[in-house]
Amino acid sequence: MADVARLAGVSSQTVSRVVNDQGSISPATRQRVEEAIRQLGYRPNKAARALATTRSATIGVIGTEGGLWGPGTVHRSVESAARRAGYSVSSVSLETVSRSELTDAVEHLLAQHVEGVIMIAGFDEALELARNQDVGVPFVVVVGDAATDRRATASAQFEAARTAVRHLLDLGHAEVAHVAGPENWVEARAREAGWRSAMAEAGLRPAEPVAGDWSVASGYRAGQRIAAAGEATAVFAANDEMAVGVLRALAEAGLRVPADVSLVGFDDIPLAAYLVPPLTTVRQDLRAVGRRAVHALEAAIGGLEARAAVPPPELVVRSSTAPPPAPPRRRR
Amino acid sequence: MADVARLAGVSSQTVSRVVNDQGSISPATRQRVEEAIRQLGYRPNKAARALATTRSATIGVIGTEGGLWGPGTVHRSVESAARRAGYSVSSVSLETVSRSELTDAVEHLLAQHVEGVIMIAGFDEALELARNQDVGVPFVVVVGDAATDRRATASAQFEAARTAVRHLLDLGHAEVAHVAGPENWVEARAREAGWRSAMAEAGLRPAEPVAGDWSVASGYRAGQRIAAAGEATAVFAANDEMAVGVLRALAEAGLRVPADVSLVGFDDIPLAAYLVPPLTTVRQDLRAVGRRAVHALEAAIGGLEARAAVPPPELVVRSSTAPPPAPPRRRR
DNA sequence: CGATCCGTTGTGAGCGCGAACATAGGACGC
DNA sequence: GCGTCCTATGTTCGCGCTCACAACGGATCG
Repeated sequence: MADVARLAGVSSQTVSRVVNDQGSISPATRQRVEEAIRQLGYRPNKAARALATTRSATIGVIGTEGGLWGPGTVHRSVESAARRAGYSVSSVSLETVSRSELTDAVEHLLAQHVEGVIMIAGFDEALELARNQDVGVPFVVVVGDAATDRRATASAQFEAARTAVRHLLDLGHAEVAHVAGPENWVEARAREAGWRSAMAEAGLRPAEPVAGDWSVASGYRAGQRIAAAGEATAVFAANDEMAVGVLRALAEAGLRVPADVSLVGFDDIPLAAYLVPPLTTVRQDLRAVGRRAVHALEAAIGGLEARAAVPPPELVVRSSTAPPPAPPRRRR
Repeated sequence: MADVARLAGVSSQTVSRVVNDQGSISPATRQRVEEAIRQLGYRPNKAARALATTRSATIGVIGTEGGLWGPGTVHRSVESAARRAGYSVSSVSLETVSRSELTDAVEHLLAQHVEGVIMIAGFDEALELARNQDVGVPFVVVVGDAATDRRATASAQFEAARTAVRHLLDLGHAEVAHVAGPENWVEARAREAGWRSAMAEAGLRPAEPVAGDWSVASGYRAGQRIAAAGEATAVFAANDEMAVGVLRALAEAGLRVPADVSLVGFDDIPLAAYLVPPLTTVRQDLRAVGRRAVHALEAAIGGLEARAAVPPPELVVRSSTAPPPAPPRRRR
C-alpha cells in the first residue's frame, strides 16, 4: 500500500480511501491511485483490514458430509449468495452430526472471527445452540424454508407434506405409510406432522411411521418393512433418496409402482424425474433457501429484521402415483 | 492477550508461547497461563496472527454448483481433510464453469491471501491456469484420482473405464455405446479413451460416443439416441447420473436392462445400488481423492513432493449387466 | 474582507500478534 | 570461583491497514 501511495504521490490513507470508496477524492487523484494499483498489482491484505476494523467480512458455514442432495445444494447456494453479498465463506463439513463435532466446528469458525454462522442441518442440537445464543455471533440454522433461529416451525414444509398426502388420499388411497426422517430434525417432524394431519383430516388413523435417516439404504429397509406388512397402498417418503430405496424394495417384493403402490418423495432431486417411474415429489427451491439464509444472517449481523421470502414447496405430480388397485390387496 | 498476560502475571509473549506451544515454558507458568486463558475465554485472533506471520493458514477451495454427487463429495472431504491439517477453508462455488467465473473466484481467494487453492473440477481452463502458474500460490486441480497440476493424465480412470468395458465385452457384447462427459474435462476424456482402448483391443470399431454434460438429463437424451439407433447391446456411461438417464430412456424404448441392453456407470453414487436394476458401476473412493488433494497442496505449499496414494477405482458388478440377448436384435 | 465551511489530503496511533533480540538466573565445567 | 551455557522470560518492533483527527486551500457569506 505504501508502494502504491509513493507511486501515486499520495499518502497511504488516500489509497485506502480509493480502495474502500469512501470519503471524497478528486477524480484526478483517484485515477492516479487506481493506475498505481494496477501497475503494481496491489491487492489489499484482508488480514490487516480485519485487524484494523475488527470486522472479518467472513461468515462461517457448517454443512454435513452426508452426501445428500438437499444440504449440498443449499450449502453451495449459500456460498454464492454470501460472496455476492461481499462476504468470504469459511466452510466446515461435519463428518457426523454430533454435539461435540458441532461445537468444535463452531469453535473453529469463531477462532476466525466470523461475523455469523449458517448451519445447514436443522437438528435439535443446532437449534439449541442457536437459542441459547452460546455462539456469540448471529447463528442461523437452515430448517427447510424457515431459515431462522427462533420459531423454527418449518410450517411450509408441513403444508407441503399435507398437500402431498392429500394428493394420495384424493386418488383414493386410505393406507398411506410414511417413511420419516430422523426425529431430531425439524424438517422430518414437520413432514411427518403434515402426513398425520392430512390423514387425520380424512378420518384415517395412520400406522406408525417407519423411521429412516434420510439415506437411500434406510429407505430401502423401510420399504421392505412396508412391503412385508402389506397394508399400505401408498408411501410418502420424507425425502427423495429414501423414496428411491422404497422403490427398490417394492420392486423386489413384486409390487409395481404405481399400479400396486403409489409413492411420493420430497425435494425433487435431479434424478427424481428420471426414475422408472418418474417420481411424484415435492419440489423445493433450495437455492432460494440458501439465499434466504444469507439474507437472514446479514440482517442479524446488521441488527436488522429483513426477511427474504422463499417460494413455498410445490407438489410435482409425475408417474409414481395412481389410484389404488381396485381389488383390495390381501386381508380384505 | 494482554489481559491474559496480566491475569497470569506474565508478559504477552509468554502467553503467545503457551498458545503456540513453542519455546520453553516452565510447567508452573504454563498452567497459570492456561488457567487465565480459560477464565477469560481468550481466543487468539487469527487476523492478527496472519498479519504478524504473513501466513493465513487458510486454503481456498473452488467447487461447482452443478449438484453432482462426485464433486460435492470431494468438496466436503477436502474441507474436513484441510481442517484436520490445521487449515481453514475458504470456499467458493462456481455457478457456471467459465473462465471468467474461474478467474473471479481465484481473485476472491487470493484477496484473502490463501496459501493454496484446490480446484474441484478438472476441465481444461482450470488446468491451463494451473500450468501457467498465473495464480501465484500452489494450485491443485482435482482430476479424478490424479490430483496434481502437471501430468494430469488420470490414468487410473482410463484403466478403470477399460476394465468396465472389458467386463461388458467378456459378457459377449460387441456393440458397446459410450455416453461421454464434456470433452473439456480430463476425466471425461480418460474414460472415453478407456472405452476406445478396450474396444480396439477386442478388435471392435466403436461408433462415435454420445456427448453428455454429466447431467441426468443429458444421459436421458443420449439414451434416447442410442435406443433409436438400435445398435448397441450395452452402454457405458461416463458417470452414474447419466446412466440413470440412460436407464430411463431405455425403459421408455421398451428395452429391458440387462436382458436387452446392459448398462455400466461410473462413480457409484449412493443411489446406484438401489436402482432397479442395481447399477454395475465403477466405484471411486472420492473421500480419499479429497484427502489426497489436500496432501498434495500441503506438499506444494511446503515445497515438498509428498504423494498420498488413492486406491484405484474398482468395478462393482451388480445387476445391470448380463450377456447380450441371444437372438441378435434388429439388423443381424 | 474576515469568518465560516466544505472538499481534499495528510498525520499519528493502534488493531493483536509473533519474530528477533535482550536479559536474568541458575547449573556446570575446569 | 569465574566464565559458559542453557532455561525461562521480557522488550521492542512492525506486519498492513483504518480510525480519529488535523490541516490546508478555496468558495461562500454576511
